[in-house]
Amino acid sequence: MHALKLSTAPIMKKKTMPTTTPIPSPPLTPPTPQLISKIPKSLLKPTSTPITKWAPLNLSKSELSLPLTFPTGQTFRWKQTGPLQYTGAVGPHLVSLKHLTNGDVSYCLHRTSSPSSEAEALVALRDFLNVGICLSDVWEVFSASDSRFAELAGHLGGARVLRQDPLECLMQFLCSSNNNIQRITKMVNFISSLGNYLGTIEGFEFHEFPSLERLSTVAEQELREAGFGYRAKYITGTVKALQSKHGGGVEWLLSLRKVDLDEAIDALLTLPGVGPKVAACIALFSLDQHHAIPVDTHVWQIATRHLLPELAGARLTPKLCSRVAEAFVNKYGKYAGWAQTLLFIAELPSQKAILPSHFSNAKGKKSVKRKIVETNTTSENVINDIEEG
DNA sequence: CGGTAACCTGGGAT
DNA sequence: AATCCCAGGTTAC
Repeated sequence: MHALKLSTAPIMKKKTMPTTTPIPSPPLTPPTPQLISKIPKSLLKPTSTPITKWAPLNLSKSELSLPLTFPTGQTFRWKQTGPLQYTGAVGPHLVSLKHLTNGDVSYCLHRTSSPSSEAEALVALRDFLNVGICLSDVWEVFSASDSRFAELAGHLGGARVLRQDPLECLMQFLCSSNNNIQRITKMVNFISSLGNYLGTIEGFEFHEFPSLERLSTVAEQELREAGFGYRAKYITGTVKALQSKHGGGVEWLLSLRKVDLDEAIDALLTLPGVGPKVAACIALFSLDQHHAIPVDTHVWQIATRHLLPELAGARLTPKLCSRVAEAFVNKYGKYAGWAQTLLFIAELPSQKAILPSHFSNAKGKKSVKRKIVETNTTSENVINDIEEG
């Protein structure tokens, strides 16, 4: 127990190497004829230099922090392709984003075919980045009513909520249930590989997200063989359910951007594999439902520590789940989901390592599972109250 | 209706 | 080495 393991602090994910196996190992087919095979690679100039035409996006780091937005669980399709650089697909467009030294974000469109498509790619990109919503405005409201949020915001500026394609978002979060990041990424990569190939950056292959029709050609068995486990039937079942919608499944999903949150959630819950948590993720990350609150174990921890302390020690049941969501909305208002996003990020091990220690709030993982036992003679009453409530 | 037990898989802890 | 546990849950009793 006291064997000094000073590994206490930050790094929890070792290696991280094999997460996606970037290059699917070029099988046979040497790309270059034997003639030039003797020439040292260093002398081979690529005939077409990779497009590196970067342009500003007019977004500062406080409005969009790439490291706090892309690798923090909203999407599993964007890859880190440089120190402060991430690459992914926006519709049919392959895009890289990076921070300049002053923090501003610049973008690069790969493989742009025509100037007109370049213009529409930029429109699509700005839409995807949700630039219509000013993060600092939204956070100002949160900070006014929550000093702890204000301090976290000072350290984690630019943690933005994306506006993803609903189908893409839905499929990703179907993969996420009771699963870990590494395997979710692997599964999402598999689905993505069914879409049109867009290019390879830093060893990562990128594809347009497959259409509903393309998805419908994949059998449950194939997905199981690809390691989806029981989520394989969620995918095929949801695809089938979407295809049965009059007017098209994609349109049906998009229509949920115009209805109330409750209606959107209820609609999503009819899809196999979509429960309250996944529905909230889809609603928040792709359907403009800014006060959707995905309640997972992390958010539950946050809520019981800072929002609903009277529930500490209780188990996360569906009813308490909606109570947590309610509490978030009561405290943070119509953009509560955006607040939840920052608070969630602050719980990630990678961020806790960076934040001042007083945010870690003692209690490592040891005592988490113990219900309030000792010290307090009335703790049992508290529990009873909760269960009756 | 609320509480519980399976459900696929792989990596890390015991 | 064998087993248990857990990972941003959902479904079926």
